[in-house]
Amino acid sequence: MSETLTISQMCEQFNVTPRALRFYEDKELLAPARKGMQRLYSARDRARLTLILRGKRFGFSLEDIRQLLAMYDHSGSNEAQLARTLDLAGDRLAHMTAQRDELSLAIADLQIEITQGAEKLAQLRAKKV
Amino acid sequence: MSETLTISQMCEQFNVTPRALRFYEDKELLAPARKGMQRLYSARDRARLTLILRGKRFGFSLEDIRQLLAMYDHSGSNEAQLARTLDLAGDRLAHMTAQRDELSLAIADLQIEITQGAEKLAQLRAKKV
DNA sequence: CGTTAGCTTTACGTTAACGTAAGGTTATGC
DNA sequence: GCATAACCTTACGTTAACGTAAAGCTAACG
Repeated sequence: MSETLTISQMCEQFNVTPRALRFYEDKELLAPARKGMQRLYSARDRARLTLILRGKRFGFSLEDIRQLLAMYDHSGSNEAQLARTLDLAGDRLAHMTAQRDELSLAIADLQIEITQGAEKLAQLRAKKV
Repeated sequence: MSETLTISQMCEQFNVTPRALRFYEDKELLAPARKGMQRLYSARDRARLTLILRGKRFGFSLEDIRQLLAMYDHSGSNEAQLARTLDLAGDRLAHMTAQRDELSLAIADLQIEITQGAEKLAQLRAKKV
């Protein structure tokens, strides 16, 4: 249940590089135990990494994620902290939504351009015959 | 009609910095005329900048845009070049669409998280009373 | 004639998230 | 007793698209 994993086992399970895990540690997102020099990742570390990777999928920066994790740590049932986390998440959601809308516009524009280009190409080819 | 603009006039019209314009020149996306040392931007330069900025909105890199512009230059009515341009544009469209889909997924996920967080917060506040 | 405005060039700095290389230690297998 | 695997640390390199500072030219104004 709470076996500890080596760094390469972690990499395999989460599909990340050792460099990334050490980097996250350097940035204080992870803090695995040590056995001598060797890093040992507990279930808690795995849970944190899951959150880290999820945050990345959401487009959070590592610094954002660090702050969120720190808040999690101190807000098991802390109302203010949870509220702050929700606040940040709301901001992020708004940002992502705006980004998607912009992207949708750009996609529509590009589709129009492509259509026009295709027409022009068809004309060129028609004249050729 | 074909007045030429100074760099600061360009900046005002297109809402970019002088540094950006010089950068684009350095990267061979623009090649304004000179009067002494001073850059003078023609209607053609303006047209190119319009294309550059549009490309950026589409998520093209400057190098991509440079290539596209170069093709435009040599493909007034060149079928092969136009076909190649359309090809690149198609790739880009696919990429952008995939990006938007991913973003949509992330947005949906984040909305769920926020909803759950809000519920938890509500519970905390209820217990407080 | 001095100074301000507007332009110029050169060149180092910035940001994020690692990649990659160099060089060193420890545990294991044969 | 040595080679190999797996781990470690330190530290410089990478990419894109400019930002920013330093230092100098030149035309016009008062």
